Amino acid sequence: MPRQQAPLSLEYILLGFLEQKPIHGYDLYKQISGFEPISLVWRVKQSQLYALLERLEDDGLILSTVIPGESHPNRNQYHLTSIGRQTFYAWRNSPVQHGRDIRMEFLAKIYFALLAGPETVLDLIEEQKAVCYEWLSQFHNDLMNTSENQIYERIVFQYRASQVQTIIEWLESTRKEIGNQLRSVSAKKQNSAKTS
Amino acid sequence: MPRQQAPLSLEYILLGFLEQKPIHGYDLYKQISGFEPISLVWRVKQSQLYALLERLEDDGLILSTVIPGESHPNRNQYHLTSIGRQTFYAWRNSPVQHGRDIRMEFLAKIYFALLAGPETVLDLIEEQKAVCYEWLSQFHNDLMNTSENQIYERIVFQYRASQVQTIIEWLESTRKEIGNQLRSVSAKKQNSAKTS
DNA sequence: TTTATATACTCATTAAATGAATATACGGAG
DNA sequence: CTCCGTATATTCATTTAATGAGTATATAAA
Repeated sequence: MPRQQAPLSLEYILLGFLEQKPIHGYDLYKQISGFEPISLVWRVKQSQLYALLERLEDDGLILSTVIPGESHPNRNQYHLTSIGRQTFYAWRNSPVQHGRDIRMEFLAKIYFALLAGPETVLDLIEEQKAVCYEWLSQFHNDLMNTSENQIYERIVFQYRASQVQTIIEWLESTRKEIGNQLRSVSAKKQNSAKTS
Repeated sequence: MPRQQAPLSLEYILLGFLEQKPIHGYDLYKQISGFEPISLVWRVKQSQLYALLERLEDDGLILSTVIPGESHPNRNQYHLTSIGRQTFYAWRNSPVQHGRDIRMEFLAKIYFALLAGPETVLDLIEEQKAVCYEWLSQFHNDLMNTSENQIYERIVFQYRASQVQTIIEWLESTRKEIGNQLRSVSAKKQNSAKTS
């Protein structure tokens, strides 16, 4: 059998943009590869984007409507199905299960969680932190089961433990910053409510 | 044009094993996926391994000799060419240029550097640390050029800076441990030289 | 009028990854 | 002594993904 179908992950980013409003491939490409800061963590070629859209449609997560062009070529406008919407929310609200997926996939989740509001981000961060603590104790466990003379193994496990430890600290500091903003915004609201 | 040929990286691991002694695919697979701790950072399927060997041969880095089987099936024994050997040493002794390559590729380099001896590891670590400091100042720069209200950008850059910072600390602590071992070994040598 | 650029997508080609298949020898059970 | 599973050693067909280039129309500019 062939290269196994990777269990999606970055296609969800497309769902995330479609969740905001229906859009066609060309505009979606301009948005993603242009001004949107998601381009800090994910870059896609135009032809790849069209292929991904097709796959999402095959999976029933999005649907296309042809918009005939008068002053422009025909457009293939995509919008989420209700399954697509549920699938996206489930993805956005759940932590990643491997350290290697923090770099792109988790940062992408954060991107959309921020759009959804501070509470969504805070929930996501808490859940991810819990998973990270599991990783951390696993790596500490690995280290304990490694003898002094297994130099390479120790180096690898120390690397992993230190990276996860840092991710946890970063999550915590991000949580605090978001929390502070939340409080300062609500304080301002209170303030303007009083003075008005 | 097609998916571009990735500029090698983990194929070098195969070169590293061939550098130790000529070997055929089946034994190589058993070694890599079995007892060798390199399996902590890289796993390969048997069929993939054969494909990689073929590619390395096409690239002129290894050569195969058919060893006819009397008490076993025919073997395709591979050995390094002199270009292959040079290519491997150059790879092993040079740092990686992207943070995402620390996790597997740099750890693989460390594996072979350890086999070559403590001095090789120490050199590699120093070079990698220098590169990491460049990354770090780049990320700090990114952060400085990001305004307070670009929340997402700040989160991403803080993540990256913290990860690199931790890699530097891990490199430093690894360097110390290797250095200590070197000194304790040479101390023992001196000691046994005295007492003998 | 020609020419370049923006719009919007489609396609052919290639690389990589994988499970399964192939083929031979060997050791032990019945 | 034969049958059958396991170890040895490699090859193959299939699928998916990724990419540069190609197509086609409209609009703006020279």
